[in-house]
Amino acid sequence: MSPRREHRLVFLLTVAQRRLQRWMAARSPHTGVTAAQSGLLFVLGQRDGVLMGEAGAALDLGPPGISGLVDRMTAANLIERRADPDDGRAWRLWLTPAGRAAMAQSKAGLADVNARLTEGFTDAEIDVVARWLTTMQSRFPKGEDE
Amino acid sequence: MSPRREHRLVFLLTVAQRRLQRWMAARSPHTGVTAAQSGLLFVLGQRDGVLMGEAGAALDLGPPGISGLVDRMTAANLIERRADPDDGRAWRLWLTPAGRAAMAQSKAGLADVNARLTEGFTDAEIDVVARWLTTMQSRFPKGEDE
DNA sequence: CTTAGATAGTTCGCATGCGAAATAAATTGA
DNA sequence: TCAATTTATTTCGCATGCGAACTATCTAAG
Repeated sequence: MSPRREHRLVFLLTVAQRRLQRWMAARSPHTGVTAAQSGLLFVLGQRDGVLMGEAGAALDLGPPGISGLVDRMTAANLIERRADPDDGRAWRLWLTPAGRAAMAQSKAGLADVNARLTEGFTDAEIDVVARWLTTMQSRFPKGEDE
Repeated sequence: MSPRREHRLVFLLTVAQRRLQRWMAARSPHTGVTAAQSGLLFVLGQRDGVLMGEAGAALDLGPPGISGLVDRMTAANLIERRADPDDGRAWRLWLTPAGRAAMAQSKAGLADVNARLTEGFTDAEIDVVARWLTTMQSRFPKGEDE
């Protein structure tokens, strides 16, 4: 229970995420699809035509976060913004054919990442990790807090 | 062992890190010290006068990463760059008095974060998490790899 | 001694994503 | 109906950090 070890947890978490992100970006130099982008592709793969805000919520991104992500992916011709017919403020996001193809590739890439993420750990251990990561969302909430 | 769960690990890791970073930044609005900055403060607290490259290695940052971090922290008057007397290419980093104070505050902040990071988990569970995070560094290496 | 390489940092352009403020459209209330 | 508020998204300035290319210095080899 040395405090040293917990300090290290903060650091380890940061580094692990950075490594993963770099890795995923490096694995798709052709398509140029990054980790964040494949997240949105994934969301659209399951719910094509979601509102930007819904996509943001699914990815835990605030308005500026999605807005920028959508900008870049639109520029890359992976997705399309189409006005919501019922709400003049809102936009719905749709996969382009290229986006649909990129999504399929992304899924394949994720399979490899998945293997690396769990290799050498038992299901029970992975459950602990998943629980720890999940719990962090309530421990470090977005809004205000004591 | 549903693939769904592992997909979620990637996402959970990303979100957890983002939440933690946001949280730490929000907790020091006064000093403006961020998570990354407190990392460097910490390194200098233990080894004042390190080379930039050494600091980068300690924080798992590449040359551009430290260079920028040092720029911002120098501008914030937290650290100083001083030429290495023996090597005209190299710079050594030193805490300013303000930096030393900020480091002390950072440590206090980390105590709170530590508590939140481990609350509700046994030592054995935290060990699993730490091992998983550590292992990721070899699973997703920086350089080239198959 | 001089040149070829290695090494330490910097710079550039980029992706990511935040907080705060702005814009615009929808909704609610008097 | 029409102002006040809420909601969806954008924009701005910022911090973080990468890869690639550059600069400057140091080291090694002939």
